[in-house]
Amino acid sequence: MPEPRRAPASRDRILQAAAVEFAARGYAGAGVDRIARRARINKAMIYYYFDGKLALYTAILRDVYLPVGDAVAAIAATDASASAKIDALVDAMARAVDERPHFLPILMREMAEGGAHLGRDTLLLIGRLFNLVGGIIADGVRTGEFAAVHPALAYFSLIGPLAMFRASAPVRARLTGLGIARLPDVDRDMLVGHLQTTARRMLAVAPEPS
Amino acid sequence: MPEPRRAPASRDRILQAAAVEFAARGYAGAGVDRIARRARINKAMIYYYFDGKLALYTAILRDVYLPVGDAVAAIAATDASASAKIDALVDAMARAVDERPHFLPILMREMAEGGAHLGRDTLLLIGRLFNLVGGIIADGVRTGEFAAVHPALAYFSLIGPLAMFRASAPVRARLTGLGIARLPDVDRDMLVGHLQTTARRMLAVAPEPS
DNA sequence: GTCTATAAATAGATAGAC
DNA sequence: GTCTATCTATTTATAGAC
Repeated sequence: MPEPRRAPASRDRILQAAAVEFAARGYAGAGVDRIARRARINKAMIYYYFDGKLALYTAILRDVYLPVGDAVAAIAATDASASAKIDALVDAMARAVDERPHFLPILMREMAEGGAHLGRDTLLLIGRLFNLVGGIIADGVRTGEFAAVHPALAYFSLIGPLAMFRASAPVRARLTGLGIARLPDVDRDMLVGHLQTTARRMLAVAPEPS
Repeated sequence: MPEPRRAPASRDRILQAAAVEFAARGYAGAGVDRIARRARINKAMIYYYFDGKLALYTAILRDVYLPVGDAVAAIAATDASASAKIDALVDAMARAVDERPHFLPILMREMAEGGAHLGRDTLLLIGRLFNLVGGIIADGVRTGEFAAVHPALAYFSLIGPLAMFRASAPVRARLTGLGIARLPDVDRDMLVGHLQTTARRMLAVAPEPS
C-alpha cells in the first residue's frame, strides 16, 4: 500500500479547535491565538498548515458542507416517493445539525454577514445542497404529490424551524433558568416528527390527514 | 411645555451607525472606531453617551425588541380568533424584520453565540415576545382551533422560515449571480401569504382547505 | 514539524484641552 | 458636547532557531 498518508494529528486538532472557536465567536471574533491554545499547539503551526485565518475557515466549511451534500444526494438518488424523500431529508438535516454542533452557529452567522467569507468553492457546495432539495420538490410537483410552492420558500420553510429551534437552545435554557418562560423539553423524535408533519402539510396539494 | 428634551442628533447617529456595524460584523467584529467614523462623530463621543461597547449594543437590542413586543401585545389583546391573530402576528413579524434591516442579523448572531451578550433586561424583552406568542397559541388550543403543538416548536416554526428566508437574501443573490442556482424573486405579499398558509396548516387540528 | 520571539496593525477605552 | 492625543492590550502574521 503506497501512501498510507496518516493525517497529522496537529492539523486535525487545529480544525476541530477552530470549528469550536468560529462557532462560539464568529469569524471576526475568533482569535488565532485562542484556536492555538485550544488545540494545544503553537500558533505558528496554524500558519504552517493553513494559508491564514480565512483559509482555515474555508476548510471547515468544506468539511461540513461536503458530507451533508453527499447525504442529501444519496436521498435524492433513491426511487422513493417525493414525500418519503422529504421525510428522509428532514431526518438527515437534523442528524447533520446534531452531529456537528459548530455547523449551525457558523451557518447562521455567515448568513447574517451576507456570506462575506464565502468563496466560490463554498458557494458551489451550498448551491449544490439547495439544488438537490429543489429537485426533490420539483419532482413532487411534477408527479402531483406537492403543490407548486416556490423552491426558496419551501427550502427555508424546511430548514428554518430546525435551524432556529436548535440554535435557540442556549437562549431558551437561559429563559427557563431565569423563570422568564416555561419551555418543556423536546426530544429528537418529537422535533423530527414535528418538522416532517409540518413539511408534509406545507407541501400538500390538498390537506391530508395528520 | 417643560422639558422639550430634544434628543441629541449625535446620540441617534451613534445608535444608527452602531446598528449597521453590529449587524454587518457582529459584536466582536464591530469596531468602535468604525462606528464613530460611520456616525461622523468622534470616537470619544460614544463613551460620552454610552458606558462602552456592550452598553451600546444593549441599547440597540432594547430599541428593537421593545416596539416589536408592543406590536405583538396589541395583536394578542384583540378579540379576534386565534388563527386571525396568527395571521396578524406573521404580518407584524415580517414588518418588524423589513423595517429594521439590522434586526435579523443581530438576532441570528446572538442566537449563534448562545445569547452571550444578552443581559437580564434583554432576556426579559425576548421572553415577553415568546410568552405573547405562546399565549395566542394556547388560546387557540383551548378553543379547539389549534392542535396541541409544543409552544417552542410552534414559535420557531413561525419565526424560522421568515428569519432564514430574509437573512439568506444576500447569499441567494450571490448564488443567482454566479449562475449556481436559479431563484425567482419573491415579493412581500407572496412571502407573507406563504408563511400564513404554512402556519395555519401547521396549527390545524384537522387539515383545512388551502 | 514544532518552537520562541517579535513585528506591525488595530482594538477598546480614557485624559484633558476647549 | 466635541475634539486630539495617547495608553494598553490584543490582533494577524512571520522570521528564524532547532
